[in-house]
Amino acid sequence: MTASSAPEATWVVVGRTSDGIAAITLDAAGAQRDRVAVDGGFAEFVRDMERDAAPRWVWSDTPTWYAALLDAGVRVARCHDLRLVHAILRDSSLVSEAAELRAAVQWDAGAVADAPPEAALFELEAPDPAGPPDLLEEAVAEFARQREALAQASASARLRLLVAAESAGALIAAELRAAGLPWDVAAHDAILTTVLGERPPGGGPPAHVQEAADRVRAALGDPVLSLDSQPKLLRALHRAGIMVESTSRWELARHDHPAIAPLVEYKRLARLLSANGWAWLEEWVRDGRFRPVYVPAGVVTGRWASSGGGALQLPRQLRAAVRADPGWALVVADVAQLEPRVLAAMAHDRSLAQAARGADLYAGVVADGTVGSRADAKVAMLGAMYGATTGDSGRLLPRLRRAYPAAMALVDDAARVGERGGVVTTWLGRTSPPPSASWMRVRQKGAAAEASVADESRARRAAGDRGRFTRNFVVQGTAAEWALTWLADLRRRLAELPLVDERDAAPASGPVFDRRPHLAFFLHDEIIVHTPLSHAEAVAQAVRDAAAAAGRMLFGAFAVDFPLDLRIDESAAKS
DNA sequence: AATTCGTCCTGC
DNA sequence: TCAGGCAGGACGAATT
Repeated sequence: MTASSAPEATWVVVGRTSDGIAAITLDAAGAQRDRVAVDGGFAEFVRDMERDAAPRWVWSDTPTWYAALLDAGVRVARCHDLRLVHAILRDSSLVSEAAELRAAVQWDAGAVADAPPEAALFELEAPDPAGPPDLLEEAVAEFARQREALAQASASARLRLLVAAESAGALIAAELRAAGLPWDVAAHDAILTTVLGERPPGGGPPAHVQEAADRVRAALGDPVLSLDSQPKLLRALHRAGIMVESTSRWELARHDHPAIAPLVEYKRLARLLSANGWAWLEEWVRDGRFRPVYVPAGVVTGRWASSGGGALQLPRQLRAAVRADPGWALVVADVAQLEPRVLAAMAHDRSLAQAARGADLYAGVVADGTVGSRADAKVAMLGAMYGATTGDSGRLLPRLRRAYPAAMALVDDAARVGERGGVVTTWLGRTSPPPSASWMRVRQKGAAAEASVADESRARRAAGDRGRFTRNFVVQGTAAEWALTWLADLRRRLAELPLVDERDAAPASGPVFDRRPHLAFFLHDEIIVHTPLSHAEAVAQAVRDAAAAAGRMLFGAFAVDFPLDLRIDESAAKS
């Protein structure tokens, strides 16, 4: 790499060749400027390029390329993830001229988790066991197809924002895994012991679990009943005269019997033990860090999924185990009522935006006279976004339609399109998948002249289901775009904060993260930043600024508040 | 014996 | 949990 070519290195495509890894440098227009073999270490190459030219790295799949860089202590500012972007452009209704891109089915490979290598053994039956192509020439060709599709797209500014945010999210997901969430094992253990009781030395259930089980068995008059088998438990309940159809908590709660309370208690304890008990702690927390695998766009709406450790379902009960390192703090922030705020913005609904002024949108819905209580406001708004038709929520919808006609028209239209078999698109251009072949068959059968009552009912049911899906897709998907933009902008701001002094730095999360604030957790509308104490206030401001910036980047001048619940948790212990 | 299915519960 | 969207994980039961 010559020094003179560096300033023109707007994009650097990396990939494998027959001789090893090589890189092709493109200028802003996409013209090829340079091609170099990466003779030495890939990490050193990237570190030098990043310092000299700060290009946007173009690669097949972020976990494949970035995990090793992070291990070597190298971060990059920007990338273009060909696999994730391919999936967006392939399906987006904003992209019309993309026959070549859609024909490049080798890029349709599913998500490749940055799991340990042995995970590949389980993918032998997948169409492309190696994941997306990592050959340099393939990457260059796909990148050209994607640039062309973007250039041709309508609303291409939005689509470009989505592409950039999606790729930034891929970097963040890899960094979140590398950094991990600070987890206090002793605090977790104390919670378990308090709630579940002491573990008997010889094995067996913890004390409180055993006690609850014994009380259930006594009340049901069956001293050897297995409470963990749903069919057996159901039969025992019936024998005791408790005529439930399931053993779920909400149904049990309707009956009055001495076995109910201890059974509900048993289920609560058994759940904690099996999902997040000592075995979980042993398996998922290493060196004081919980490191789940995040899967950007793992959900069809664009939300992230996770795999391993149940990162997206951490019970509130265990939040107390999330603790900053000594000398560090956690900045914890979530957006209040993200989805209805996003709906107000994308529909340009001035009344709903007015109700969204301030910290509590539901209070605003009460204040403007739409409904009488905060609880009604919440259930009505959720029903509007999820497609409720009956009950309290369904009954309140006409009032929402009168008060917020633009917002309700947006979700009602999305539902109608889905019911008819159409696709819907988020604010930035992510498009829902088309209906499945089986859905089409059910619908055709129901519409046929000789359709039975059952056929018609099944078709109606399928149409309604899909309408609720597309109704929710536009809101959930756009909310995910807002959150992704928030994350990406926050990451950029955090990178601009100065490193802390060596003397302040704790042995935190490895060489990349030990001296600066870094993201540690993300869950749909919540982020946690782990930061040296000295930077906590600056981080909190960066989190707020990024939220405001995300609103502007997506929705421009149409102002909707995105207020945060934000707190700074300092470490309890000081070393 | 291994894999898939169904139930239940956690999160947003 | 009266209803209505998107998920993952554990476990036992059913299936192959």
